[in-house]
Amino acid sequence: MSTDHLKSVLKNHNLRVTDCRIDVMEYFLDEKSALSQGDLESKLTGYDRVTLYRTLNNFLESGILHKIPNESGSATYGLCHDTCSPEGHMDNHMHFKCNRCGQIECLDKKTVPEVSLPTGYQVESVNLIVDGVCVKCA
Amino acid sequence: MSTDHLKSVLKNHNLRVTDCRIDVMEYFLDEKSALSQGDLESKLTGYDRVTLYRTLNNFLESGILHKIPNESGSATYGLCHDTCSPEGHMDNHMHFKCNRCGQIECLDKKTVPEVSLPTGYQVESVNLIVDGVCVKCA
DNA sequence: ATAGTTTATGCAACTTAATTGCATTTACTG
DNA sequence: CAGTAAATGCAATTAAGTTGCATAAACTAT
Ligand SMILES: [Mn+2]
Ligand SMILES: [Mn+2]
Ligand SMILES: [Zn+2]
Ligand SMILES: [Zn+2]
Repeated sequence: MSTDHLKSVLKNHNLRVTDCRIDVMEYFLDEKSALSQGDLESKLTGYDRVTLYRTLNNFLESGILHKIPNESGSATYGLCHDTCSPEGHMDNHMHFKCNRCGQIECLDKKTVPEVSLPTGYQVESVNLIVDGVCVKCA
Repeated sequence: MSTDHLKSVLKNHNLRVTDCRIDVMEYFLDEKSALSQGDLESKLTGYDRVTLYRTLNNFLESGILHKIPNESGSATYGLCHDTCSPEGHMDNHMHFKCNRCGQIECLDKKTVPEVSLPTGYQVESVNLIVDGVCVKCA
């Protein structure tokens, strides 16, 4: 993934091109797993915590990242598909959390099943998280 | 739900009967929705927040409550079925989060579907959270 | 019922994540 | 290259989560 491509992704989402945003995007592309703010702070030590925090929020609002629900305290984020935008997220895939290594990954190939709810409930989005042991830790 | 019954629930889970634990259980039974530690602190003002914190943890380990994954910072908890124990949780139902009122509720009647993962993944548990608009807010 | 033992509670203190304001620097527009 | 809008760094604040320890309460066994 070239830097020029990353720049065009940012521009397509109406975000200015900055070093921090490029580095954060590259980090997400390099890693297979979802990342938390703490992960960014450990890896990208050249940036202030608040800058990383705001980068995550900007990416979230722009549709570059999606937030993954979990049971632990800190939020984790995964890369969105190209089809995501501020208007809504289109990537309805499952997520997997390994109970050994703790990593959370996007199962892009696994779409979440349709759900039907009792009368009166309006469904807007569905999140499905599988816990278990990942391939590497098995 | 009588207080005597609540006491027997505590004893069945090898927990001592205390005012705080009774009050917390009653609160969960009165509310239809899942609750966070902040909810307990607002409602049960007579107890220290550390005591409420430890009560939630004890109930979690004992199988009286289960933790519900979410995207916000603070954890939320729901009442377990009688079949849950420290050895494992047996209530594999969906959860619903209303984007209007923010409440999270257990859909006890809706069991999560079976999922099949790529080769090498070991599935231990599945969480399914539906976001949308609840009956009251529709 | 009571003494002895175990557990729960309250309080203080600490860690960490999340969040905001503001001055300064940087990126974009023309 | 100048002007404008946005991003960054730093300081400071809020809130959740967590632990240690002394005291109070719950249980157990006389
Ligand atoms: Mn994902
Ligand atoms: Mn539930
Ligand atoms: Zn693993
Ligand atoms: Zn609602």
